[in-house]
Amino acid sequence: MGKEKTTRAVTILDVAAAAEVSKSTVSLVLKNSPLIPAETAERVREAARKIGYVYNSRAGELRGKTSKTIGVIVNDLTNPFFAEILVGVERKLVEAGYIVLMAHTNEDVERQNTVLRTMREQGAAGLVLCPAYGTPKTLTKEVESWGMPLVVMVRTLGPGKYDFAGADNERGIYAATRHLLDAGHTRIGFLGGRTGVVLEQRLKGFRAALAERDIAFDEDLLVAAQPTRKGGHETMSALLDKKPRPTAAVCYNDVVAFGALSALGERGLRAGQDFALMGFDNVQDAAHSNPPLSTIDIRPGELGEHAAAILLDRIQTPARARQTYLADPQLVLRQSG
Amino acid sequence: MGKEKTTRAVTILDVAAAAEVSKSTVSLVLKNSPLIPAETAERVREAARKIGYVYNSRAGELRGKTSKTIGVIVNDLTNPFFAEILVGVERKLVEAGYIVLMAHTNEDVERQNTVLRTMREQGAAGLVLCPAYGTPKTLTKEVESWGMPLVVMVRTLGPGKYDFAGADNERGIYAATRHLLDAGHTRIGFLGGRTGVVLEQRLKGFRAALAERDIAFDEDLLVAAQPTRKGGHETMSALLDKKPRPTAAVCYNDVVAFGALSALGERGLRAGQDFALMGFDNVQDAAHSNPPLSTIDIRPGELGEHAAAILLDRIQTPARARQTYLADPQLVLRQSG
DNA sequence: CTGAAAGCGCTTACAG
DNA sequence: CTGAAAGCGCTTACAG
Repeated sequence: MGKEKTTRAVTILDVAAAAEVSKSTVSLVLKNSPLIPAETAERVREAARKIGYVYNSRAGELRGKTSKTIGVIVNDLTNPFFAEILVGVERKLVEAGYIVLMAHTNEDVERQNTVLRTMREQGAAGLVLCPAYGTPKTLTKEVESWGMPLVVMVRTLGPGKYDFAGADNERGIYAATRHLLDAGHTRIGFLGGRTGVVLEQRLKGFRAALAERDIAFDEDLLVAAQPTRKGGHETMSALLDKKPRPTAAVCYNDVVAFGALSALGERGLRAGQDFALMGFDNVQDAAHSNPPLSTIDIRPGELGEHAAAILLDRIQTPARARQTYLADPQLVLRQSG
Repeated sequence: MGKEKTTRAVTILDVAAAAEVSKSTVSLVLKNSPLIPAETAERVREAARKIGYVYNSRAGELRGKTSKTIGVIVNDLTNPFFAEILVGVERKLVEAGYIVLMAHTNEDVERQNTVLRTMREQGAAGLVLCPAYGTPKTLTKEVESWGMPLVVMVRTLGPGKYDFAGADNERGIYAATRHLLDAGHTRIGFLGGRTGVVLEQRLKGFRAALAERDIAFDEDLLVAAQPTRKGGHETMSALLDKKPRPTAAVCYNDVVAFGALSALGERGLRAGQDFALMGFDNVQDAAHSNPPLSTIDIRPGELGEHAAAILLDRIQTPARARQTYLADPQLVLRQSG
């Protein structure tokens, strides 16, 4: 109904007038305060409905110095791993009554700084950040100095004290490599990844498994590339040209593995019979790739939920001890290796 | 520096005192008003920096009745198509100085209503919505009655007057089908999709292409399922059991096609040689699937950017005529068909 | 070019 | 149980 002029908004004052109470009473009703008798509350609610009142959270939050928005910053939504994480974070946050201010950095530190500032100005109640490559380790301290709760996701940011949610990368890749080793492979490639702590951790697991079996680590079988399908394709193509040809590979992540599957197919090879391939992450797609991918399950969605839960905890209890969630990597065997 | 008590925030009043000007001057400087001489402005900025001032957009926006946040609501980030769209929307919006309030509905209309309300209360300047299945057609009118600019994405919401960004589904699938027909296929399946306008439009294109070649539409070759990899796997498996066995299929979208590729591989069949398969969307993954997918390119990222651009237009010029962006579908041939 | 004043829409003690 | 009052941090005419 009502062709309203854009000028004047309907406020609690109008509701108060309509319900014949004071505006404080209206405010109390809106917060379901037990101070207000049910009858009065109902009358107020009815009046609000009738005149088309909508709560203005900005005003409320400004006055109350609270905030129901949380910034979440991711770097590569094009990788289903991060998309699944984001979904997990968002779900948990919305359940808790928050709303997410989301930004995509595309691995650009500049852009990350921009959105970080914007979110601060917007008065976000906290931040969930998967730092872009090249983020200075000092960022956690800086955000802390803002008085803003922060949980870092997936990529650690040095040894400082901050909340973190990620995966046990070393142990995960160790398990994947170990699986390949147990199957009798000895010339095993490592595909994809170019930089960052996560790569270091995964490589460490790779080397550890090899060392345990007294297999020399062959630099030549470590082929670096962007952690994308394209990178996976390139690295697998390169790997297949090595002599003698490796018989297996562990990939930096699932997306790299998908690209590798493509390169294999291109040469008429099929993972699982002609070559053994392991991914990492267990994104949903892994169950239906061609062939289905054997991988390390770190449950990305859950990871996101944990990150959100940690942040929520910190917001409620600022003094609480630092929390860390490390997804326990599980080997899931499908057909690729 | 400065161990600040959480209690009192640094405001423009403090900046004003530090720079020895009035608070209006500070406000003007912050907006880069030409009214303020460069020297004064510099002094103010310096003071702000020194005392660690950070702008409070909520206060500013409340007072100025403006907003720099835009709600974007998507339904399935697990599908790279939507992830790529979101990235496009976000990029465009951030470039324009906005920040995105993001929500994931997971095709749940209830949840969509919740976030819609929250975004309204948060005072979003506008909305980009990819409606969940089952969204009432009246939603566009309702949002309009809120005075909130809205652009609907991907799935139309009836014939009403609203801004829209999507793709020419009918023409796209027509082209895909046509391609298969030209290659000599006559028993062609249609895989995946269960409900919604997009499916209707795509099916229409499918039938049109068939009709043009006087090929009877065979209900039996239309196999419905969720538009997911899993759905693709199921439907392709089912299709391969039909007698006589179809030789080609067009999929509801790429994700379905990926699942179909998996099912094909499972039976020792390879798309492109043993079976011709067409996707739809051309998500990035399509270039490196196994084998690379022939598909219809509707440039998801661009679609998102257009949606954002339309919204920005509408915000600037509320009275402007309704705009529609329909991605022009391009056939891209890779190896699957 | 700069200052004093009013006000955005709400919340929160504080009286009564 | 309800009302009057102050104030969150900013912006915007309006004087001067």
